[in-house]
Order: sequence, then C-alpha cells, then structure tokens
Amino acid sequence: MKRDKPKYKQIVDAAIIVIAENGYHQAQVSKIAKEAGVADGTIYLYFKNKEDILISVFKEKMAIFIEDLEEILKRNISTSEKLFKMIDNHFRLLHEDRYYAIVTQLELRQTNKELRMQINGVLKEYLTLLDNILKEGMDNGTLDDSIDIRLARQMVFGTMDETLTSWVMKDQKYDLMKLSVGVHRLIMKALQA
Amino acid sequence: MKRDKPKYKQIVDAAIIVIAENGYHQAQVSKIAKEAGVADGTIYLYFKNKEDILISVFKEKMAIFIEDLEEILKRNISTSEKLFKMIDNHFRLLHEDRYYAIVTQLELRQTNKELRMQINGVLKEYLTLLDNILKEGMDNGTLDDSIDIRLARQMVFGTMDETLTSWVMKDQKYDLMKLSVGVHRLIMKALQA
Amino acid sequence: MKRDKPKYKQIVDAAIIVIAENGYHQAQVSKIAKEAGVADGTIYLYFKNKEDILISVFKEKMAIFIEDLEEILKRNISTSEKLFKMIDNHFRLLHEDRYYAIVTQLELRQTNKELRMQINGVLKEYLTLLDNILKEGMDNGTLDDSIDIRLARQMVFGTMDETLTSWVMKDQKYDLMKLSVGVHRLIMKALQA
Amino acid sequence: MKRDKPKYKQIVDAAIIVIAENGYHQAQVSKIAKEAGVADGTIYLYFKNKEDILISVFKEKMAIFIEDLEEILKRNISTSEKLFKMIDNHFRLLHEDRYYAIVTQLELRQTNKELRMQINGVLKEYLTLLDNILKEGMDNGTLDDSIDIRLARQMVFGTMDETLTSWVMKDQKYDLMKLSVGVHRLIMKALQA
DNA sequence: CATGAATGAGGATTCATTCAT
DNA sequence: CATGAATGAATCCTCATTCAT
Repeated sequence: MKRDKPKYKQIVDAAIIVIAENGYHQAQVSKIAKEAGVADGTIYLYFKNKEDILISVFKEKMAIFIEDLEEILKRNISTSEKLFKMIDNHFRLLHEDRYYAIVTQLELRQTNKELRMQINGVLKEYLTLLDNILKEGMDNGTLDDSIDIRLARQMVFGTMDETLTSWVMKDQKYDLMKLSVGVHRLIMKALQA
Repeated sequence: MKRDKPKYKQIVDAAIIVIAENGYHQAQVSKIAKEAGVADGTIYLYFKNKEDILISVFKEKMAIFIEDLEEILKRNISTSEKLFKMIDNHFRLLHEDRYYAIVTQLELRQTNKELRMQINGVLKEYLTLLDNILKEGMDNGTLDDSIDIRLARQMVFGTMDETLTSWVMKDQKYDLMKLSVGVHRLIMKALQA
Repeated sequence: MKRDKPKYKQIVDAAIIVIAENGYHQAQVSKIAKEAGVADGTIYLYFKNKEDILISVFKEKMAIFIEDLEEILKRNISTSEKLFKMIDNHFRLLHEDRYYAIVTQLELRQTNKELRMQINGVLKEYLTLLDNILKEGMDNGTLDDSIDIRLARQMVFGTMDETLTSWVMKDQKYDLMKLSVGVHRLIMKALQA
Repeated sequence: MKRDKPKYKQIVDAAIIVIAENGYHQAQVSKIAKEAGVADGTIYLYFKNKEDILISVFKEKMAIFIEDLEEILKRNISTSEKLFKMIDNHFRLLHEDRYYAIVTQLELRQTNKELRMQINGVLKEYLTLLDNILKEGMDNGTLDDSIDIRLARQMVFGTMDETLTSWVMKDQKYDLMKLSVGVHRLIMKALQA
C-alpha cells in the first residue's frame, strides 16, 4: 500500500506546510517536492497528479477527525457532552496543527469546483456522524425534534466553521480552545427540547 | 464618478454572468469584455485590474444588502423582527439573483487570500449592522447579554451562510424562502434572554 | 483571413528555418517565435497549437507545388513533357529552398501518426494530379495502359522521393537539377507504351 | 557475445511488438521491459541506451534480409530473376511479420536525424548488394549501362519502399505478395538494355 | 474615450537512465 | 546478473495587461 510508505507521508506533510506558507496558488509541485526532500518526479510515484496530493492532504487529516468522532459517539455520555466533545476535539485538532488549520479554513477553498466536490464527499462522512448525534438527541428527548435535522446540522457546522475561519484570519492570535465552551452552550440552547 | 457611467455597470453585470456560467477560473477578462460588449482594453479604463472587477462585483451588490439592512434597523419593530427581516431579506436578494448567489457562495471563495481579505473588509460593514441589532437586543432585554457578541454574530452569519451554500450547491432545487422562518426561530432560541 | 496577415507568413517561414537548423524535436515554440521576431503568445493568435504550425508549413508550400502542377497540366504539351516539367519543377522548388527541402524530406517525417495522416491528406491532392497525367498518357497511347495506375504512381513518386532524400542526406552537395533529366528518362522508359 | 544471450533477443522482440502496437512515441523503455518480462534496469545491461535498442531492432531483422540477398546473388540465375527474387523476398519478409512491417515502414521513421543516419548505415550494406546485381546486369548486357547506378538503385528501392509504405498505411488490407510481379516488370522495363 | 493586437512570465508532468541492494 | 525506486531536465500554452492608433 502506497500510503503506508514513509515518502507518502513525507509528501503529504510537506504539502500542508507549503500550502499554508505560500498559499494554494503558490504551492508548486517543485516546492512541495523540495520541502519533502524528494525529486519532483518522485511525487508522481505516489500521487496521480497535483490534485491527488490535495485530496490526500484533506483525506489523511479528516480520517483523524472521523476516527475521533466515531469514538466519541460510542461513549456512554449524554448528547450534550457528545456535542461538546465533538466541538472541543475539532477545535483542538486545528489548534494543534496551525498549518492544517490554514489549509482547510482558507487555502483548500480556493480549489476548483471539481476538487471541492471531492472534498465535500470526504466531509460528508463527518457530517453524517454529526447527524447521528443530533438524531440521538432528538430521540432521547434532549434536543427539540421539531427542528429540521438539516437546518440543525447547518447551524452547528456553520457556527463552528465561521468561528474557526475568523480565528485563522485573525492569525490565530486569540485562544481558540477557550471558545469551545461558548460555542457548545450557544448550540445547546438553540437545539435543546 | 466612474461607477455612475453606464459601462461600469455593464461590466460588473457581465462579470457576474460570466463567473456564474463559467466558474471563477474560466472567467477571463476577454470573456467579461465580450459579454459586456466592450473591448478588452476598455475594462482597464474603469477598473485597475481583474481583482478590482471582482471586488466591485461584491461591493455593488453588498451596497444593496447594507442599504436594506440600514432601513430595517431604523424601523420601529422588535429586535426579533429585525433579525427576521434581515435573514429574510438576505435570502430574498440571493433568491432573486441566482447568478449572484452562485458567485458569492461558491465562485468568489476560490479567490486568493488577499482578495478575500478585501471582500471581508466590505462584508464588515454589513456585519457591524448585524452587531448593532444584537447589541440593541441585549440592551433592551430581548437577547441574552451574557453571550459574547462575536460568537453570537458568528452563529447568526455562519448558520445563514452554511444554509445558503448548501442551497446553491444543491443547484437551488428547493425553496430557499421557506427556510428563513426556521433559521430565524433557531437563532432566536439560541440568543434569547 | 489570418493567413494573409504578414505575421502569419513570418511565423511559417521562421518555423521552416528553425526546424531545418535544429531538427524537429529541437524546434521549440519559443525558438520559432524568436526567429519570427514575435512573442511566444503571438504564435497562438495565428495558430491553434504547435501541430497547427507544422501542418501550415506543409500546406503553404505544397500549395505552390499544386498550383504549378495544375498549370503544367493545362499546357498544350506531350505527356512526356508534362512528366518532365513536374519532376523538374518539383526538384527546382526544393533546390531553391534548401531549408524547406530538409523539412519535408527529413524532419516532417518524424511527426506522430496523426500529424502524418493530415500531411498525407494534403499530399493526396498533388498525387491525384500526377495520376491525371498518367491517365492522360495511357489514354493517348503514350504510356502503357496495362500498368496498374497505383503502381505507376508509386514508382514515379518513390523514385523522386528517394532521389530527393538521398540528395538532402548528402547535405545537398551535388547538383540536384542535373538529375531531373535522368529521372525523367528512367520513368518514361518504365512507363512508355 | 551479448546478442546471443536469450534476454537480448527477448528485449528486441518485445521492442518490435511494443512499437508496432503503441507507436514509436508511446514505446517507453518501461513498456518494453514489461513486455520482455525483465526489469527496466536489465535493459541497460544489454543495450547502451534506448536508441541502441532501436538500432538493434533494425539490425537484427536486416541481417536476415542481407543473408537472403547474399544467397540470391550466389545463385546461378539471370539478373532479372535475381531482381525478382530480391523484391519477392523483401516483400515476403515484411508480409510474414506484420509488426516488423509497421515498425520499419512507419514508426522507425519518426526517429531523429541522427538515429536515421545510423539506420541508413545498416541499410547501406543491403543497398550495396542491390548495386552488385545492377552492376552485374549492366556488365552482362541485361541492363542499360548508360543509366547512372545511383539513380537506378534509387528507382528500385524508392519504388519498393513507396509500395510497402502504401500497403502498411492501408492497414495491409490487400495482398502484398501479388504486387512483386508488377513491381519487377516495371523495374525491368525501366532498366533493361 | 475606445480599441484589440501583441506581449511574456510561469508550471505540471513524463520518462530515459542510474545505482544501491 | 537482476532489480525497480528514485531522479530531474525540459516545454507548450494561457491570459492579464499594455499601448499605439
């Protein structure tokens, strides 16, 4: 499996750094190769083309988000706590990797429609898990089941996304981790039964 | 004033159509010029460069959003009603101009960081008016004044934005106008005192 | 019409020189542009792509061959004389343009199959005129009408082509024009009734 | 001797197949290696470089042409019969190996000037044998000794070559072997005393 | 004011060849 | 002898912008 080889990871990590530091449009393949410490041509032994690198950047990291969220879902805790853990973990993962935060919140959105469609496909899995928490909450009486599930999801994700993008655009100057409590409280107030 | 001349408006309108129909990356200056019925060079008599056209596209339309919102703020109605009018009017303006909806929610986000910083500058005026509604609500006891104003704003705008983007990405297949009531109710529930 | 503009001809002429001097695979677009005294991008105002330049090189010159041959066909001279004029004129045109001789006899044959198919399409018109001379000769009793017309044509063209290629590969060191009499005599002997 | 080892032949045969099936420009070394069932690097134990493979392809087969022609020359038959046997054998060898026919008549001509010079060197030996037949014919009074020997050779080879190329380009749809009689007759008529 | 022909910088990708194992 | 992962040079084309008319 190619993605288990060390150079695969080297290149994905290099891509994140190069995109974060130079911006999406200035992230040339040769720059990524140099950062990864491999020849330009080596990139193409592991990736079909440049787009394939970008998809992989998103997928590799998103896998961690999904894995964490699946673990949270399995825990024997309340719906409210699950939502808090989701928000807090999501914020934490971006807080811990400032390069990745820039890449997902700003740079990867500059891609063409086709690439974004693929990114959305990956994102969908994450949003489905969020839907599962929301449904569970509506079923167990914690959340207001008269609220449209899609609207609820858009509110949760929209609020998180806007909060994260603002934080990144302000050069991550304030403490993101302090915000998860407030975001959770607001969301719970909006959704509770 | 250049922006009062007929060709200025011709070019801005042409840009919206060309971007919406071809996507941001396929919206060449020559295509915009052709759609506007002017020569390529004429564009540069009215705009500094291509970025300037895009900023203007955003500014011209955003002026209407701001004008409408200022009018709403002046009305002698409750804070809740003001928020509803804001959401409903915002949705309506995008609902009425499907091209502009595509351009703001999808295409204009593919621009580089610098351009988006400028767009955010324009957007800020609109968000300040939203802040004014929120402050007013907190002052008159309608809204919970323990909520951080920035967080409240991010929730309101994030929810609206996520709702609009989903609608555009689903090819505007369902009725956006029906959603304003639900969005307003959710937001009020989250923010009310 | 683009091909009437001076730059069109400039570029075609430059392409012939660059290909002849550097070889087909070393004839970069930028080299052709430099030789033509225009910017790289200007090439693409007159030609769809690099292949289009090469087709045009062949077409432009071949038009002269065809025009001349059509004129020869109309003359009130014997079949033998027509064949001689064809050979002599063909040799003369390549003799007068040493660059074009290299390009057609050596370099243009290195192209891919697709391009050669297109070149053959242009060449076909010339060979059809040759067929007309041969048919006329068979009809008026000058040439042996028991010879397969296709074979006759292949003999005439094959002999000319081999003669020309040998001359070019020997760096055009001997006098090509002296050969047309011998080639004509040999061909007439082979074909005469 | 490297060329006696089994892998040498494997690689040459693989090259013919790969070039015939994919075309010269799509015949990558890695494809040839795969077809031959060896590693890419192994190619370079038997050949100096890619060009060297192509030369060898030509040489290996041309050796058969030459061997056959030498045998024909030794026979106690007339000059006319020798010429017929040469043409008939040449056609037959290409008729029996459709891949090689494609490679020599079409694909190997797409090579650069330098490689074709080398190919011509190999071909020269064959053409010298042809010259010997022609000289013999002129000496024994069968052929017209006033014809320039080089011109005679160009006519013979040019006619054969043009006939073969046409046959290959028409996808070898008609029976090549039936053409040798006609080609021989035409050539004899042209050259006879 | 308006035109549109001309400019020229910039980058993803392929593939022959090498060399450590 | 044999392998195959790694190398890195090399090029066509687009399109925002200019400026002579």
